[in-house]
Amino acid sequence: MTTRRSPAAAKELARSLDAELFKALGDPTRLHLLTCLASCCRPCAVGEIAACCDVDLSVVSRHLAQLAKAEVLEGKREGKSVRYAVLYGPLSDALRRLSDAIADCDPARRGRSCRCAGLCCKGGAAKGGCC
Amino acid sequence: MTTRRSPAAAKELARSLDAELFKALGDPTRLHLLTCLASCCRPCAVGEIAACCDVDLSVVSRHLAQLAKAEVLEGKREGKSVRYAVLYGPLSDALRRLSDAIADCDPARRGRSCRCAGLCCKGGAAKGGCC
DNA sequence: CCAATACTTGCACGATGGCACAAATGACCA
DNA sequence: TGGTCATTTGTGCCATCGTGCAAGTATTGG
Repeated sequence: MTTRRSPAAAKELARSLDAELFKALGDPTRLHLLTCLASCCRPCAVGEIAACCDVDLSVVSRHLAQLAKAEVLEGKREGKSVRYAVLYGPLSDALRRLSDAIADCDPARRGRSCRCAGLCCKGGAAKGGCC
Repeated sequence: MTTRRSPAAAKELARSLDAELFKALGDPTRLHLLTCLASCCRPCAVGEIAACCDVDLSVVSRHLAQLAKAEVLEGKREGKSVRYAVLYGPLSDALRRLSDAIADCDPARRGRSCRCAGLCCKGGAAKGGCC
């Protein structure tokens, strides 16, 4: 069915946009921890990861927990230590889906599904029309 | 040159990780504004966009400016009004690059460039070795 | 020039976030 | 069972953020 309303693309975009994920990635220290861990080819203990930045170990622990909660990392206890690993696959896939969802919303790319060129937009973004 | 150290993938990842972008996307209200605008097939004025959420117009104005600063949106004055549009291409591309960079860091996928399996990692993530 | 419309900026306030330090917990070993 | 190592959790401090309201600025039309 070829409707003029906002297509599935917009809904898929809304689904893909996870504020918690972005919030987790929105801190320089956390990004640094993530790159540290990603440049490593194995899961690392909290203490090891903490050694790559200046903040307190307790802070690193909290940052890692937050990244794990956002499903960027995965933590697993191994004896006395807890090893964190990057969830490469899920993270990469989530971002890929988001990238695709944004591209799919681009009128320039999905011209066939929306040619309104603003003509169908009578009430602005709020009214729930195509626009 | 086949080195055992952290390959270009990690550096590319660090380059792709932009805290400002994530910070801009890390707020539910801003995400809502973004999806509102994305479900529209044309640039929208601030007032129009503001109609799709409950916060004050001034707040929306600030949010849109922040998204524009993060290069998620682009604002252009047209007469009395300012129209904001999603920068679909750049945003999609940035996320795509990031997705790829993460996938490239995955030891499981780039097995050829890093088979250390932890054996080369003597000092943890901090020492700047492969790990 | 003045008024109206559309938006931005200044300001104050409460909420949240990042941080260090200290104390508590969990796991292992003698 | 104590003691030690590794990590988490409690607490307080300061900075930043999101918000509403009020005032300011930009653009257009009379």
